[in-house]
Amino acid sequence: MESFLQRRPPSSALRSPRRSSLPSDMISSAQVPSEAQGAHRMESPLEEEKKVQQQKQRYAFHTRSHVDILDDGYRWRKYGQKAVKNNKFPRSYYRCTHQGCNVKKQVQRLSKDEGIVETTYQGVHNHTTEKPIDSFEHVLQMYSYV
DNA sequence: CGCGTTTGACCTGCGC
DNA sequence: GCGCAGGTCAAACGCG
Repeated sequence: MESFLQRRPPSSALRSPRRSSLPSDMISSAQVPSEAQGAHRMESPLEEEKKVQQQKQRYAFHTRSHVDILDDGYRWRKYGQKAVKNNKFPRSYYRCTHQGCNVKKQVQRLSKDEGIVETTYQGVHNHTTEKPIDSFEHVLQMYSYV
């Protein structure tokens, strides 16, 4: 699709503040050394370990529904969408909007079965579900842990 | 006015 | 060593 300049102008200077217009307040923190680390974020070994553990806790759920937005009781904020080569349908990336809750969710529709949606949960919630879900279990076809 | 969604760009890891 | 695929972030816009 010609999604070019559909919403935003093709101005090259429009975007790319990622590294160019880095907030001075952030740099003034002297937290970022002049190292050529590039955009690579330095994370403490502890954080890394935590991340690995979180990644280990990956649960894939196969839900049968035509809507990707399955309200499981948590608030999900979509932070990206990318198309996979194996599947003709794009994959959606969601993140739990909570303080300390770094749970991620990936939703992808199977090209083979449009009615089947594969939801992959990464990590565990720091809080309990505040909303009862009965229809959610209903749509649950099968589950598998990775 | 706040938040969620949308889209493009950019980075990282792995394969060849 | 380079390329590809996948994953993430960040600004802008739209809607409630």
